[in-house]
Amino acid sequence: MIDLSPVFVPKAADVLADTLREQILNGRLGVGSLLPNERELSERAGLSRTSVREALRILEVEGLIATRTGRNGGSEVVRPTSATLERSIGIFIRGQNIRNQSVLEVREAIEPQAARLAALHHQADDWAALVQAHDKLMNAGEDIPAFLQANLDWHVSVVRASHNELLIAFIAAISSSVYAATDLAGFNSGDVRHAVGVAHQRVMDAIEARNADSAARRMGRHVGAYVSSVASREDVKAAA
Amino acid sequence: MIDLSPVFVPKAADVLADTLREQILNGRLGVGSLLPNERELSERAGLSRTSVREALRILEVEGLIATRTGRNGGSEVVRPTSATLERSIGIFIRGQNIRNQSVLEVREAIEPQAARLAALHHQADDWAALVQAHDKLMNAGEDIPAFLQANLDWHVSVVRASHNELLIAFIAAISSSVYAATDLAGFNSGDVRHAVGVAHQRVMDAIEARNADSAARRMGRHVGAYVSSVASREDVKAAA
DNA sequence: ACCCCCTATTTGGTCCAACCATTTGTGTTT
DNA sequence: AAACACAAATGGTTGGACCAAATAGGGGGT
Repeated sequence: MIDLSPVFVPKAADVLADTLREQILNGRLGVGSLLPNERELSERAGLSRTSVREALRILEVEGLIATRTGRNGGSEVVRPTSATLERSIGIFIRGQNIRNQSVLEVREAIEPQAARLAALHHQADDWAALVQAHDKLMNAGEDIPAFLQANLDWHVSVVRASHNELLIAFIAAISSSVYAATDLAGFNSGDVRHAVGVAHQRVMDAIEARNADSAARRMGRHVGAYVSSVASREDVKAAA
Repeated sequence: MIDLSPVFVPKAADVLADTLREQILNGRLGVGSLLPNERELSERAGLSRTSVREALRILEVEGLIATRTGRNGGSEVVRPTSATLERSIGIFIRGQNIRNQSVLEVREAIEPQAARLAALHHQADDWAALVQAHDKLMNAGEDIPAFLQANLDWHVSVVRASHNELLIAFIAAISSSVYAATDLAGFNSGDVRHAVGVAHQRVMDAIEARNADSAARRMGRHVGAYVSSVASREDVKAAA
């Protein structure tokens, strides 16, 4: 008896997609270049146009190409955006029923490091965005949704200032989840909102002074405080 | 003149994919359920089978369904795996030419938090995996590739012990990048390898004692040391 | 010469109908 | 009872036709 592992039958579209993807990722097909049109690809690959289209659709979902109709249309190689990654992370979070607690734990990991890097790498425009978000938060008054939006913007601004694309994408992806799960009641108290403002100010001071360790520590305490306050309120709800 | 913003023309397959995706994610179509076969979907949606297949292919790429051929085949709703997320992150890293430095910065963010959570949440089997990876590392001797593999396994084991699926997926996704970019020469020295073993032991002690702060601090120092050693070697290379 | 509009052309989007490939149920033979 | 052969169900692939959108290029009006 010959040894035969189960035959792996790749689908035509997958093979073509793999080929094109590799050429895109290794730079053989640079960002901005146009793929041949579908009829030509079909001919060159020896596949039906249907299969070619399936391959292109795969690459489109992966965020590697963008397709336009019409004359001079076609499939253009694009740089994968964080939006694609965010979608993917969002699907993972929803599909795996990731607990909100876990998402917050990721924030606790990312944001202090982001603050550290922001202190080291922030530029003038990063700082301006940070100040603007901070002002909005301080001026939100009793408008809780505006306060929360400004809060979200501030945190995202800090991460942007880190100039680390991966951290930015991660935070962008999970912040929508965080926001959706935010319990507005936790911010009904003016004291709580004031404390947030003070904490932000302290982090910003450290970032402005380019004191990386201090920025990381202060952000760590700020996020940690938020997480434990959420946890304790969850406990109350669970007990009720 | 009436005001008409550019008409947005959704593609048929996208609409169907959106519909199905929403039903999957909100639990209306639970994991394990079988979608109607393509011909029936086609009939019920009022679309051609081609469009239906394109929609299914989208969901497949997103990791939401798995398709089998043959009698009793069809498209089954599956839980999105971290593998899908890893693919997506990998494409992002390669496509955006994310610098290795940035990836290491993410490690610096994730691993201390993972060590903290591991101290709090690890179970017997997590600990066993950790010990096993540690033993392999200590017994690697002069076999540098084996040492690096065991090192990778150890770090992944720590993150797994955190029981945070998002952290696990993130680390799994970036560790392949990290490994690919690891400069083997950095581990030629027996002293360096010995230091790694000692550092791991210290982290493990803290995890075993369920001392979260200590575990986080020790892991932070360990990863930080690695990152700065890589950075200094990069500097040497750049200067040469 | 310039501008505007129409039209032809190019390109992706959709549909249809048929057939192929794979898997599995089922009945028949041994 | 086991092995085999056939039938049925399902996704995979194809070719061809036509629709829809975008635009280049030409023709007429000013």
